[in-house]
Amino acid sequence: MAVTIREVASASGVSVSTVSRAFTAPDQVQPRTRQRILDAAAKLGYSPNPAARSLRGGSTGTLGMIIPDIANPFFPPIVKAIQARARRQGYTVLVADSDEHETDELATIAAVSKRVDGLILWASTLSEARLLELAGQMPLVIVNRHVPGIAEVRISLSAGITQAVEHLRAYGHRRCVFINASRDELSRGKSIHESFEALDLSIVELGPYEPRFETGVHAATLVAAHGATAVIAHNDLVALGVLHQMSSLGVSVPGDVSVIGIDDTLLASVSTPSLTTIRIDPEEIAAKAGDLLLETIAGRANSGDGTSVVEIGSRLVPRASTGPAPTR
Amino acid sequence: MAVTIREVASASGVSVSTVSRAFTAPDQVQPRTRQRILDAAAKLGYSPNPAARSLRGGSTGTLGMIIPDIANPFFPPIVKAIQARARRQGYTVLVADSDEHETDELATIAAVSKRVDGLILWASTLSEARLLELAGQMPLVIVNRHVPGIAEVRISLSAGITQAVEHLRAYGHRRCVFINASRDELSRGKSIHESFEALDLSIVELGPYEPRFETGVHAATLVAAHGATAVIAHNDLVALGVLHQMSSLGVSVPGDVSVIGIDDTLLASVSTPSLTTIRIDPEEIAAKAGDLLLETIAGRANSGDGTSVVEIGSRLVPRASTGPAPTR
DNA sequence: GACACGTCCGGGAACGTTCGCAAGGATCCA
DNA sequence: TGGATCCTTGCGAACGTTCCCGGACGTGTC
Repeated sequence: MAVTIREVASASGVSVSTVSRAFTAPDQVQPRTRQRILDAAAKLGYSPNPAARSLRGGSTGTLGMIIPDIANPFFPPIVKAIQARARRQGYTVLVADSDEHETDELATIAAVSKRVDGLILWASTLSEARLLELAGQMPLVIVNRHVPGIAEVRISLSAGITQAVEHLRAYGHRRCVFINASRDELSRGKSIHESFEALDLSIVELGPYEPRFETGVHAATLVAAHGATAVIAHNDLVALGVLHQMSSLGVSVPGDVSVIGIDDTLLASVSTPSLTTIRIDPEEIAAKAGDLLLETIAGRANSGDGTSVVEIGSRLVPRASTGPAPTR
Repeated sequence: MAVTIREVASASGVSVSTVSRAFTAPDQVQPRTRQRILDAAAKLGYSPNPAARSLRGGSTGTLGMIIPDIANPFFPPIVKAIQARARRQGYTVLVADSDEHETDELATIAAVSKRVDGLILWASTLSEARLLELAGQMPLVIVNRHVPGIAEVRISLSAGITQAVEHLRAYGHRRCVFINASRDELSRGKSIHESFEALDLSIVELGPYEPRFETGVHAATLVAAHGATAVIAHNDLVALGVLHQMSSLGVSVPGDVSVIGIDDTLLASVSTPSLTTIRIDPEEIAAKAGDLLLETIAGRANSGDGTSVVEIGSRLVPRASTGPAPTR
């Protein structure tokens, strides 16, 4: 059905080897013959069969990426950036989401891993032992997990959080609520407490809850009771819940209460008021995670030690949801 | 490096054929031997090589999906639903976005098409001729395009729009603005005009603009000038732009102006006020497009005529951005 | 003019799997 | 008991490509 290398070979009067070379090692074939081959291939509509190629060559030309939830607006821009980047390098990207469910994740990895040359695994629920096993089988980059010996991309919120706390302090806020909605314990809370201590502000942590809009709605009702004038939410979605509830309660944002999100998703830029948030650049994640994976794949051929850790920074994006603390 | 079928064969004392059958046609091998094979496979950690499988068998076990923009919040839930559905059928899904750019789209299709058994193509910029050519080469389902002879999923907004218009009318609105922000001419405008005429309401169409937040911001300033008390926006994002600007202008929503979006993305449910919008169910799209593609793939084996068109409905989801028209 | 060397090309094995074909044994019915 | 049939299994070709190896030819050097 599909046109094969053999037909191109006979159409251009050369052997299959030469056609293969014309595509994979163009400098090893005489320009004239190469042109003839390329012409014939174009006319016949030939393009190499990736299955055959990867069977013979052992590499698939695809990168895998497993993320917790593709419907979470934080991830699509990252996926998009990684795809664009990978395509420029001749790779395609296979993304799958694990729903943060362990057995699902295992099944997903099994389905994906055989089809890719390497895998970016985001905040896996897998045990350290399993991750190490997996890393032994294929090039692996983990994001937001730390396992000695596995290449890692770490998202550091500390810079953004420091900026956020300074921002609030400059506006005269003295007491703050942090809405914790993450499952793991290390989490975003640690940097926050440190920053607050460093700047001698007072912080109340609520939660942990689920990272949902309703969490923000609920937590918003508790802010006044704690005498706080500012809120830092676990992410933009939760922050929007806060905004929503403040509006219902007739509390002005930022007049009475300032609100800060985390992630700088689309949500932050289109909310009313627009949301001050801590930005994590999706392009940077894509670049660093993608490059790291590519390096790991390449290094695999040589020796493959020297596990590397790269860090992604963050910064505050001030918008309209923060302002001077109310003078009482 | 990886464990092959041959090793499983020798480990369990049978031929490779039998191992192959134990996986692909379990009822053709005696239960006892099958169990022995499965045990050996599990112990060795064997799983079939998809590349070899698809080279020999001609099918890849993956479905392709090309969408305009994965960062558009409309798409991720659809992708998620299709992935979940496909996985249940033993398929993996390869998604790529085309950025609505024709040459990119062509390159993307070329990269994807060889790796999949079939393709769902969303609102392609390709010419009808090219689409037909593509459909001749592989199972194809197009969404929001109509080409005779190609299986098609059509999203119909008419039901939702009718409900929206009735909703506005019941609230006493008499004059409306429609913000057109689509590139193609057929677009969402047609159903809107029809519905308004049918209910004898008056409509002003603005645009066409780009489907962006700023479009809503800009268009919002024109609403009052047209004496309208309600706005229907091209999608939720544009509607949020309207909401944002109304708030800046001190115009109350829904007190002074009612706003309706389209798509029912995450944005609609988390905005303040929450957005009345016309919902298109991502699960339904996934189910119908997925099934249609699977049918097309299967039908391909038999005869493959009888091009089918399936329609996706829509419905109004009333939230807090619509209310009674102001009595002046 | 012989030899070494480099460039360009063809032959053929190999990648891991599926599947058509056929052989062997068991079962069944007459 | 003999033959027909079914179940179970093995053999080997084939899928389309890459890549090692070697051959042919041309160029340069002493």
